[in-house]
Order: sequence, then structure tokens, then C-alpha cells
Amino acid sequence: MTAIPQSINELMLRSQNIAGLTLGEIANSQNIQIPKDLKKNKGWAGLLLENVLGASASTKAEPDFPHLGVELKSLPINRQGKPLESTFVCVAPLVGLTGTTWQTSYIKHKLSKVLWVPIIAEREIPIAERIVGTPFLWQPSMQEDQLLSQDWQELTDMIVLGNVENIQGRHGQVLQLRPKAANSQAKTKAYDKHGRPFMTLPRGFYLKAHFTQQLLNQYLNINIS
DNA sequence: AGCTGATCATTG
DNA sequence: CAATGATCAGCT
Repeated sequence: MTAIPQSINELMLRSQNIAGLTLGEIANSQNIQIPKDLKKNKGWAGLLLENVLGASASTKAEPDFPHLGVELKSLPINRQGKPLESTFVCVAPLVGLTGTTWQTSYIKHKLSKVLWVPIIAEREIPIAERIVGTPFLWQPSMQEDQLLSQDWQELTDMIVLGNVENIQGRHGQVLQLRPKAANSQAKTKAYDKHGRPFMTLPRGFYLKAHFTQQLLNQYLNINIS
């Protein structure tokens, strides 16, 4: 386990130092076992990055680097640089939303400063041979914040009005609400249309792949110009 | 081929 | 059960 970075610069230097390395090389340097596949180790790459970059305990409900206000996100991409998956952000609150606005929401705070670490992770590539791309620090632009805000408001309105079970992945332009649970039998409290509590599948906020692709493209453009 | 709903491990 | 880390896999 690497020590906690003391500054953004130190964190960025570290992340730049693992660019180009394979997950196998990083795992070996940390004495971490490499799984054959991620079917039963879905968060493995993310935990590996936390370890090598010196993030604090991943079990807490706070940023990976609390003192820096930075959230760490791995981003699986193909060889062409396109995201392979949507990006999970956080569990979506289904109760206690009275008075919450986008500005005061947990998700806005969580997305305020993100260190993205792309990993070329096509399924055909063995885990150990997957290569870390160029990490980049992102803070939402006004336009991006506006897009996120709109989607968040639409989804939150539906939750508050008791329509959580009518929300599908296709809702939202850049942010979506999808199941986030051990399985489809998991339950958490929500309110129905009549304001009565009932149990439903836990949901999470995810960034759509199209959105994270725009972030990657921005970064590439900065490099070229 | 991309997307959406389902799922896996671990910790407190 | 909730929150951390996400990817799997079937369907369109």
C-alpha cells in the first residue's frame, strides 16, 4: 500500500508514473494477486489503483483522497479509446430528499473533482496484460454541470413523486439511474405515489458512456493543441 | 454493437 | 442493509 499523497501534484505524478504499465506489473509491485477474470472480482482494478496511488480506505462514504477532495475512477476503454461501460457514481437516495437540490446533493459533491484512470480493458485481453492509459483530472465545466443537474432533477423528481419503479436506464442524457444491488431480490425503502413507504430495488447513479467519452475527447484535444 | 437490468466481493 | 469497488450478460 502506497502512502497517502500530500498534494494534487504528488497524486498526479504518481498517476502519470503508472501510465503505460500493465495491471500485472502494478499488481506485482503491490504484491497483489491477479484474478483470471473479473467475474467474481468486478472491483479489482479499481481497488488496485486505490492501492498503488495511496487512496484511503475505500469503505468510507467520502472521497478517495479526502484531504485533496479528489475522487478516483477507473475507466475501462477499448483500444480506440471508447468507454466500454457506464461509470457507477454512487447509490441514489430514495428517501430523505426533502429540501435537497443539485447544489447540495451528494452526487454533485462526489463529481466535483475526479481523477480518471483509463484502462484498456477489452474482455479478450487477459487481466494482467491490460494497460493503464493516461490519467487526467476532471472538474465539470458549467455546461457539464448543467447537463448533470438537469438529469439529476428529472430523476429525483420521479423518485420524490413515488415513480422510482418507472425509471429506466434510458432516462437522462448523461446521468442514469440503474439497479445497484447484490441481486434483484435486494430491497431498500422508498415512497410510493401516496407517500407510503415500500421496499424496492436499490438504485445507483451512473454516468453514461457517451458522457465519459466526451471527457476523454476533451483531454485528447488538450494534448493535441 | 450498445445498452439496460442483474450481479459479484467485501466491509461495517 | 448500505456503501465501497464495478463488470456481466442477455436483449434489442
